Amino acid sequence: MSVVVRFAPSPTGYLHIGGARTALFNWLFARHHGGRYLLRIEDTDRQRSTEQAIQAILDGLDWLELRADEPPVFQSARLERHVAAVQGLLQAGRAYRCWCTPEELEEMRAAQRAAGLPQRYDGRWRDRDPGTAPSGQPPVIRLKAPQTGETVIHDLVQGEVRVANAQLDDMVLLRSDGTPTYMLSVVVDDIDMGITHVIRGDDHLTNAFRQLQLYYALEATPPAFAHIPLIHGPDGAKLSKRHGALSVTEYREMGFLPEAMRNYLMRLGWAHGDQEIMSTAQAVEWFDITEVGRSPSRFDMAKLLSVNAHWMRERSDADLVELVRPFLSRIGITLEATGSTRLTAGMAGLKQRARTLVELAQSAAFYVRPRPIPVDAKAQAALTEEVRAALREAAGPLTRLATWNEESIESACRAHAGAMGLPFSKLAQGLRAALTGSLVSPGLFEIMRVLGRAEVLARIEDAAIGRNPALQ
RNA sequence: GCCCCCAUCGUCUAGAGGUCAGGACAUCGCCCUUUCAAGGCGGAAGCACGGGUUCGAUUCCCGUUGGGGGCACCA
Repeated sequence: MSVVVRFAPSPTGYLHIGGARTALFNWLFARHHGGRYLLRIEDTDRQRSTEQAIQAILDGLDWLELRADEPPVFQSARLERHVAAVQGLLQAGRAYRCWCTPEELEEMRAAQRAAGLPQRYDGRWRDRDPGTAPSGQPPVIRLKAPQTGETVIHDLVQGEVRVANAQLDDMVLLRSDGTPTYMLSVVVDDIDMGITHVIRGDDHLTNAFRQLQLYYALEATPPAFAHIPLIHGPDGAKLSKRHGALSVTEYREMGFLPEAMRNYLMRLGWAHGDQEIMSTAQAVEWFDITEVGRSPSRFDMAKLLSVNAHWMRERSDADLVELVRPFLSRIGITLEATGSTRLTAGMAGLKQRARTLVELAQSAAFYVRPRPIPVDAKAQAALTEEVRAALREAAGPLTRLATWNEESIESACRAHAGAMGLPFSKLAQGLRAALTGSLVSPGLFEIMRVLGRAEVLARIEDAAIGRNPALQ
């Protein structure tokens, strides 16, 4: 039997980290088994579902490169099918009409609460004569669920989980307004889509019991279930807005790479021995849903940053130049031909110093900014009169260099420091300040090679005569 | 309240009835060094608690505690 899985978000908000990992596990599972990975938008709650949310989810999946193998199924479009399934259950005697009003149900629950009993529908219309129904009031339709025995799930992650049927009540399948409930829709859709494995957050674990009963009532073969633990915030509480950015597209804006995001997410709850860094291809090869752990994990930004730093270094220099472009333009820098060339040449030194594309853009800016470049306070402070004097005198030896490479530049600079009676480190920091406007940068001689002699001499002169504007 | 799930360094995790309980991130120190990184080397840091089972449990069982999830005419 070939594997068919689905990711089924409800479009009531953006795609968050937890949903993204659920999608990733579904995707990995499908790829590993050579199966299909589908997307179903559970938009039956028209009140809360929005077009923007659908788009946000699609964008998020797109960015993470977890696109579905087929066009998405919209649950709202399948309403007739859902209603028909309920009618079938009614005719088969596996469902019944219930005329309880919301007030009546609330009363019942209040009484149960007061008596310390579990709050469940007591099945009062289960065997009652429909002839006694109040007129002019539309009923809901409930599943005639088994009242004895137990329902057992053989979950791929949670193992065997069982619950007494007495704990479960007769759930509503069709509301009094004639619309199907989530429980019903999910099951009917999963059956119709031929879903073989339902992989989702373990907040659905207790739902699975009721859904299983529905599969039996519909005489359908239930899928295998795999309920994966949720992701919590750093404080151990459920992930929420106060934990900061949650939408996956916000991580894109923070300069994370999709392969890094996938790598980080797949390691939450799943491990392949000691392997921390895994390419997506390796993960596809190794992924095994039954190896997923059962305990929840916390989201850790520091680890994400570290994983991202790794995958940035794996990217080619040319790739990174394109990736950083929008982040540069965000800080007001447009990348022209000269800038591109410099960035490509200097990327090797830049990329091992940045953990995100945002950081990369910040550290790359000096290569691209037009003269005179801004100089921050600390760099200003390094440009003492003594250092400036040495910078003024540096033009000569640098101009006389026959070849402009890191080796020749280095020996010229060291010789110059000696000639000026200045510790090399002081001259180096002065040059760094003059060339980058900062005291933190890639290697000095790499910078000089990349900038080229003319630009280097010009920037040195700017600094020597104090032409650079202060930064901020 | 009822039902279900979970529990190894701060975090993500590996692990097996007998291991010096391993790795990664973070953290601390040293090396490298023109700054910052990267890299290398090293340190500190963990089996929640109480009972069993067993020659021996962190590992298996039960309980406690703590966390999480679910108990709708939401999804």
